[in-house]
Amino acid sequence: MPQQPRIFLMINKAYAAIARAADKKTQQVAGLSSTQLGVLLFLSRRDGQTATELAKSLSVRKSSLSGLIDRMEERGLVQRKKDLEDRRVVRIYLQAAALDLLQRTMPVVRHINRQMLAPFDEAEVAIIARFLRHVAENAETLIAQAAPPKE
Amino acid sequence: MPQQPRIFLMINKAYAAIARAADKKTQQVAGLSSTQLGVLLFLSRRDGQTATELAKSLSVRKSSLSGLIDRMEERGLVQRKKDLEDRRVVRIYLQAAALDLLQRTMPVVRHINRQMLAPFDEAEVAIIARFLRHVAENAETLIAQAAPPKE
DNA sequence: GAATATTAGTTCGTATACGAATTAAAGGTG
DNA sequence: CACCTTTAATTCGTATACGAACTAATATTC
Repeated sequence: MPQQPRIFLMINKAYAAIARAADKKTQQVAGLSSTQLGVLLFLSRRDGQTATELAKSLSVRKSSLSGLIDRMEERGLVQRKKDLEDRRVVRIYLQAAALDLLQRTMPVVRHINRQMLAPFDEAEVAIIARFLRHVAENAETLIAQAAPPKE
Repeated sequence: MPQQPRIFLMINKAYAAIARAADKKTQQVAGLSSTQLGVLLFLSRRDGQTATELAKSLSVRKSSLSGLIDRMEERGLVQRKKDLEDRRVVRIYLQAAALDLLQRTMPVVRHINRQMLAPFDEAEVAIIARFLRHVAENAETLIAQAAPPKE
């Protein structure tokens, strides 16, 4: 991929930088991985989400979420409860310990999100957002269909 | 992170989508993870890079690269050789089996990179690239310094 | 309403990833 | 040239991540 912008690589680099820095920060501030903080943030918007919903929000497979919730449950951050109406469904609820962490970390999260876009004006942010959505929504199709173009 | 664009989340979603789709594709086409393909692509531009150089290119820590190269060496895709001038340094070289895979996968990689940016014109691509570079270069500083803004 | 299919979650084996600690080899510095 | 620091890579323990296989419960279909 020599000549054109190697966009995959650029996304990878940006993601790696942000994920590592965020993990270090959440580890220091709250003793959490950034994914664990993500769980708390999503639950703070709507408590008692199902595993399927949470996995989708976090862009993670359900099989990955299982262990994540296990560890968070051990630490008393969240709690699983069986849904009463559909007994297959497990709902996940915030615990007291998590509320404290959320109080402490949410301002940091907001600040970082703001700073990340600080050098860009409104029109530019719109383009960036459109690009990220395009990739998120179409990556699967684009890549699955890809075959050596000519020949 | 409710009101403003939750940029971290959007990058995360885009990255997850692209990484998963790419991994599936490289698995099918070449039996490789996308990171392993990355190793081959970087070596194809310059063979015999050191572990430190490769890790940096791939946005991965050296400790992560070790196992990666172990597995690729077992499969005969690459080979480690000690540098003669500085005996601490290990250089990594492509093997014959890798050349074949590269032939097969490089057109696919190019095609995907092109498609990912297809809906955007030149000016827009420039903004997107600037944003990704900004994040990659400044994530660490921005996040490390972040503290609850007021209060 | 019994047989079949679908859906929700978990478990399992493996591949990544990290940081911290370790080893080995260079590079200063006095 | 002995000591201290720096650099390159690996190893170790742990946390994620995945897909595939599994279990349990609900839906569908005939």
